[in-house]
Order: sequence, then C-alpha cells, then structure tokens
Amino acid sequence: MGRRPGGLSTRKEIVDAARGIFASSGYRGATVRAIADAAGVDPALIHHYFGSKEKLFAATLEFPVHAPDRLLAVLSGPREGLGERLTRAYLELWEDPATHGQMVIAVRASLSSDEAMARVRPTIVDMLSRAPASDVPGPDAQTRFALAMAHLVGVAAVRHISKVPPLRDLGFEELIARTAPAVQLHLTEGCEPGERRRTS
Amino acid sequence: MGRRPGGLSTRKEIVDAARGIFASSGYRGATVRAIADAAGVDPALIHHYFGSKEKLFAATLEFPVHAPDRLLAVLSGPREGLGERLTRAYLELWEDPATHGQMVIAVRASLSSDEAMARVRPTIVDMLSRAPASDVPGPDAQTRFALAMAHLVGVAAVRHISKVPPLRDLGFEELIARTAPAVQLHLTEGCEPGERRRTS
DNA sequence: GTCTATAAATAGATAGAC
DNA sequence: GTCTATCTATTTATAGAC
Repeated sequence: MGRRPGGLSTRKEIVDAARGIFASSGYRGATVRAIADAAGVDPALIHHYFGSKEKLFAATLEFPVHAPDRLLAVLSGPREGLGERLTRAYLELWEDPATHGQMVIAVRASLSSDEAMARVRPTIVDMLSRAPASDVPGPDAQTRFALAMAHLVGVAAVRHISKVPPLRDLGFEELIARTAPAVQLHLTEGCEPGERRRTS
Repeated sequence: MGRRPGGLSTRKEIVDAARGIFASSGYRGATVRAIADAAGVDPALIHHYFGSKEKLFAATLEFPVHAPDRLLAVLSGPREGLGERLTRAYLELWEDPATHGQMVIAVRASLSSDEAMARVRPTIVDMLSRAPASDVPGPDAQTRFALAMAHLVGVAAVRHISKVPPLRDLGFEELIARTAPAVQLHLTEGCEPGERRRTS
C-alpha cells in the first residue's frame, strides 16, 4: 500500500497536521502516531524528517509569529488610539488563520506545566521589558503594559481555547470595541494617586 | 522497608501531594509514581484508595471551590463597588492557600486540551448564564460579565501560572486597585451607542 | 493497610527492506 | 523517500503476599 509516492512537500503537510493536533490536544496529549494519521503518512517519516517529537513541535511554532515585534510596533503613535491598536494587533494574531494555530499551541503549551513555562518565560519577560521603555506613557509603564497584555491573553484564551459562548460568537469588530477601552484604561490612566480605590 | 505503618490519614496526604504535582505538572504530566513519591507512599496505594488516576484527579478538585457561588454572591449590592467586589472575590480564590491549588489545577487542566475543556465547559456556561440575569446592569449583561471574567482569568493566569515578574510580585491590594477599575468598566459602562469606537 | 511483582497498554524512537 | 517491523522505556493498573 504505497502511500504518497512522490511527496511534493510531505514535510509541510506533516507540519500542518502537527499544528492541528498540537493545537487541539496539547503537546503531551498529541502523539506522533495521531499526527502521522492526520497527515496521511507513516509515523516513521516524522522521525525521518524531524528527528524527534520535540523538534517537530518547535517547527510547528516557527514560521510567522513575530508576535512580539508586531505588538511592539503598534505601541508607537498617538496615545489616543493606543488601546485599540494594541487590542486589534494582538487579537488579529488569534483571528488570522495563518497565525491562529501557533497562538493556540503557544499559550496551551506554556500554560500546561511549570516546566514548559520555564522555557517560554524568558521570551515573554524580554518582550515586556522592551515595550514600555519607549512608548507606554507614565510611571509603572511595565506594570501597566503587563496588565493590558494579561487582559488580552484572557480574552483570547476564553474566546479561542475555552470557546465559551458569549465571547466565542462575538463579531471581531464588536470584540475590539468592547475590549479596547479597558486596555486603553490600563495603558494610559492606570491609577494616579487619589484616583486609587480604597484598599479595604 | 515498611513505610507509614498506621496511616492516620494517608488518604488526605495523597490528595495533598496530588494537588501539588497536578498543579505544577498538569494532568498528563503528573504520574502516579511522582505523586506517590511526594506523598511518601507506594504507587499501589493510590489505586487502592482511589481506583484510578482520573478519580484521584477529581478528588483533588472537590473540597472547597464553590467558586461559582462565591462569585455570584458578590454581584449583589451597590453598583458602585461591583468591579472591586468581583475582582477581590475572584483573585482571593487564587491567593488563598486553601483554594490556590485547585484554581491552578482547574485552569491548567481545562486549557490543556479540547477534550478536557469539553468536560468543564458546561459548568462555566452555567455560571455565566446564572450571573447576569440578576445583578449585572444593562443590556448584554452576559457578554459584559464574560468579558470581566476573561479579564480576571487572564490576570490570575499570568500572575499565578505564568509567574511573569511585574504581575507576579505585585502586592495583592495594589493588584486589586489596578485591576478593579477595568472590571468595573466592563460591568457597568460597556459600550453605549455613540461611545463605541469606530469599527475600522 | 501496605508493599512486591507483574501485567497490559501506549508511546517515542530505530533498523532496514523496498 | 516511504513504509514494515520491532525495540525500549514509561505508565496505568492489578493480583496477591505480608
């Protein structure tokens, strides 16, 4: 039963299939066999091309995802639309079919265990430290930016991973319209002394 | 090497150890052997007491966590402090040592795969549908409440699972002070027609 | 109640034929 | 370049001795 004799781009098909399986099952839940089945190839081929499950996983995250750069770029510009620009740029990464899979895989994998998070944390810390130095206004810029990003990650995770009804089905522009004001609040209004809520 | 001859409450020790391992490694990453080691007992004892890894996992989530009830209760009362009450009630579940483990385990497990999420989703949908019927003001109450919760989940996940510096080290009261205003914004100010941002 | 020994299943990886 | 067959390690689970 000779399958796929002259593989024009078997490698790419494996990566695509792997993205689907990793995205829905997580790193540990995904098996090489399941990925091979989805790609329509033999499990041995995966090791032939990638060497190991972990290297295949890495290949799965590579291509686009210059997520940090795309987000940092959007911080420049007028303070007025800052919240909307960041909200749109980030949520587009999840909406765009070209990057959706990677976002799901990255968040799911990094949240799956302390060990996995330890490998990803440096990248996140680096981005958080580069961002506010330049463009996020006011003191505690780093904390504000982190809060804004935490908010966005939460919204994206509930919409695209938890897939819970109200947020899952919201139109993209309405989602932006409802989320951006709170992000803007974090980025620009933070908590000036006196505006701070009572602490107990 | 007879270990722990008269187990006063071996069962409880196993559950406590399991919480630690499940919280740091996730469901699939945790092995019965690792849990047994952490509890200082033989792996066979775990099956003796719980029957299977999955039932041990369920036992791990049981006790406190009436999270939904605690959150819904807090929605009653003056609209003014609504954001802060909800923020405080939810983030306290993560801060309190008695419930911290379960929150980590529940979020980590439910986000780890589509299959796991499918088992948890009904509970979440139920809570989301019960909440706004009564106390969250305005139209689209359900959507607003969902956005507020997504925000809070994001903040909690970054602080307690990702453990990224700025949010990880923030004092609890300052975290509340910085988060509550955005939550309040979602719950009470939403987006009235005319206040909505341009859609492109 | 607790442990030893082992079964049974699953998964990642490799050798080699075609 | 692709597949068959198999190895080895790991893991959940069970049977039964002490």
